[in-house]
Amino acid sequence: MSLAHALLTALVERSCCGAELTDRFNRSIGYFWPATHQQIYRELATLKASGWIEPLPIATGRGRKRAYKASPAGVSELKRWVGELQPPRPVRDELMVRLRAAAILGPTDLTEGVERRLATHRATLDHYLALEEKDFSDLDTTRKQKLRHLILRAGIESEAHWIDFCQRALALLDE
Amino acid sequence: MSLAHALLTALVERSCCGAELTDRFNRSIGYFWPATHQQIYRELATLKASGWIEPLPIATGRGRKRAYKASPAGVSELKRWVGELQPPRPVRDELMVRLRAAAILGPTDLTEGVERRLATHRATLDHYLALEEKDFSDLDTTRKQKLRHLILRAGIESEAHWIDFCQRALALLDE
DNA sequence: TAGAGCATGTAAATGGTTACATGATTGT
DNA sequence: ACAATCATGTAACCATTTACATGCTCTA
Repeated sequence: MSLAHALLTALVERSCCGAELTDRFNRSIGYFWPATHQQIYRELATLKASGWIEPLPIATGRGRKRAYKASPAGVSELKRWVGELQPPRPVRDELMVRLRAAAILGPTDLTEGVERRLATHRATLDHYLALEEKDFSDLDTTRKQKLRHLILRAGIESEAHWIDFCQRALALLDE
Repeated sequence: MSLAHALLTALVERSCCGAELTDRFNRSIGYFWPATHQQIYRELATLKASGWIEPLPIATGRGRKRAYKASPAGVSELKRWVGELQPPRPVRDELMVRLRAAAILGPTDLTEGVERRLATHRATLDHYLALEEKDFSDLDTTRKQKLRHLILRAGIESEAHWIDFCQRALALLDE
């Protein structure tokens, strides 16, 4: 239930409505756990039914902003969940499946696909580096700041790794 | 439809029945696209309905081995699919969601979770390194061998990266 | 010939994706 | 008062996970 808890975290940070939440989400933790507005509205309804979030008394009805805040029960639940032990979810990477097929089949058209993927990794890396430049420095002071920087570093290093990998794959496919 | 094409690749490599396929799968490309036997049997039925695989004439009925081979149509389909351009599937990493919650909530119990994850990454890395030792050398000769080694290297480097990351996370959480 | 384990399956639940629908607000 | 856009949804679909069911084969 990562999506539920990611949303709960966002609402602990600051109360807001679904649309704003979607927006904030897709600019922060959404890099590691993306979600569309449909998923988010569905999850908000579930969270509310669980009593983990509460609507702020503003307005109701379709088309009207409905803001929510995390309830005390929601905060406890989030603390519990953070400490929960769970096996990591399995990796699933389509590029590896294609590369393996290319290994078995012999010469194929995979090059352009890898080039595209290389380009998206480069774009994502640039984006992350810009975020790092803007929000962090070498001397993060608070624990919160350090942890948030670490999360972004995970993204940066992972993108860098995939860029390197794609380049090696291209070299091999070109042979 | 990565699963379908991963299975198709395995059946191009060698014909076999569902159970053996499950086994082979989980020792090779399954590291990058895991699947249970339930998924595999369902997908075999779909692949057969599409005409991309054909049953070998041995036996039928529940409990009896049913071996399949890739059909010519299946091979063409696989070639087409390898060249297909598709956006990479989004990253989803629960650990990042937990770390972010830990950043927002303040001190929490996340340490043990990260330690466990570190341990599984170390175990996986050891396993991959053993596979590398057994199946590959620095001087892979064929294109097929080079590509298969590259795929394994992706796993090795990715695991090494996450080990490093978990260690840095632990250092931060311990402060 | 009974039991262990292999091989093939069914069913329900979960979660994510895609397409579409509708009410409210804002700017012209 | 109309169009554009914002905000909130509904519905159908697809893939994955988990739990369970059943037939077959081999060996003690």
